[in-house]
Amino acid sequence: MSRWQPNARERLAEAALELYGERGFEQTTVAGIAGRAGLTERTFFRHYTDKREVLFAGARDLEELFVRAVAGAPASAAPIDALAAGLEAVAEAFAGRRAFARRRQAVIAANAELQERELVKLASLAAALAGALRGRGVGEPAASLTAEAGVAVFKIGFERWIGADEERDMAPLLRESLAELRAVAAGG
Amino acid sequence: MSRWQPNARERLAEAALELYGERGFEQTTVAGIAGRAGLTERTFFRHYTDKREVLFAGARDLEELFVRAVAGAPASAAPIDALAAGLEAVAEAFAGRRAFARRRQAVIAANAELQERELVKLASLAAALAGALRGRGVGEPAASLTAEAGVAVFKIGFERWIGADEERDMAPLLRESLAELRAVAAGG
DNA sequence: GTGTCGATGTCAGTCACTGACATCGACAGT
DNA sequence: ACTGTCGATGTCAGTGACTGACATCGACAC
Repeated sequence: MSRWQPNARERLAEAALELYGERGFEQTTVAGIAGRAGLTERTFFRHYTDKREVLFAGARDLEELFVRAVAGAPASAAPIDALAAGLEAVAEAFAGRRAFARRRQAVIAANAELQERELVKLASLAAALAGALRGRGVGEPAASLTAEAGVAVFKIGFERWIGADEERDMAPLLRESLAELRAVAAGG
Repeated sequence: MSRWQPNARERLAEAALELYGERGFEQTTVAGIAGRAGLTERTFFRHYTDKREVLFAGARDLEELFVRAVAGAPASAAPIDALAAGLEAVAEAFAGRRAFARRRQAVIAANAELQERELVKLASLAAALAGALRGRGVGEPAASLTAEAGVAVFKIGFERWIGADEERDMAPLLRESLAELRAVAAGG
């Protein structure tokens, strides 16, 4: 039998989300998070580089998934269609996680430092998408513009999904947002 | 005669820029900045909310200037032309400050935390510009898209200005960047 | 001459984050 | 079974960003 309870990392993330939600981000101490997870403060910092990052660990997975789907789209697909493929993959990954996403987004919305970190993650996502598009042979500035647009579509679709009825899936919301972008770009 | 030397705020900003440049942002302590300015750490935090903000105090002025110029453009001007008026005002405000801007940008480029803060300031600028455009009667999402585009143009033009010969003025560089954006948007 | 005010100083405290070193089950090799 | 390594965690002692409470003392108004 193991010396430690398993899933320390996940326990820390859950404890952090709970406490940030109950008391707010600033009123929560890292020692408090670690305590609730049955660990010490030092161990928290072995799993997460700082107090904010515990909410953004999933961003790396999302980025990889999104990028892989864009890169793996048929070679014949136009940039915007490769982007659409990425958005489909993202929607799939969020299936069944709306309650969690809502809790997390409410916490972020309540604190400026967390919003700051979210901007960084979105910028990182845009850069990664632009790289994937360039890897498909898309030139600049089209790659970067498409990537930025993709992030914008994701943001808007995500917000709508968070606010939607329990029944709405994310995929159609992302498709609608992408369609709106196309309309605007076409001079709507 | 006054009890204190004047311009405490400016002395702190200059001392911070010097030290961030000499030793790097992380290797610099707030006590060190305050000491070089002939003040105490506590006084630093009365003038700037945190160690990063001392480099971004000018961002508020820039935002106000930009917004005022956009809002004050002729009512007949199209959104993109109001934006162009704002860019002209910005270029004027930077005249003669390239050496300072270079020093500052080099410091920011060397540290991730400072880049994070810069993203926040640019997001704030975009939001303010979108508000100014809506005040001109521009609807959504055109206002937000125009504002985001304006920030992008500013960023690119600013980078080119930083890297340009001493003789290049900022205004023509911003005009060129805006022209490129128009070309891309037109389907170039 | 007196009183208020504002910018600064002083001091004590909290907490995010780090480095160095100790602990002890798991597991591999023998 | 015996032993040595390893990896996740704990322990402890810092450093430094940031805050609250209170003191100081020129300037300025009355």
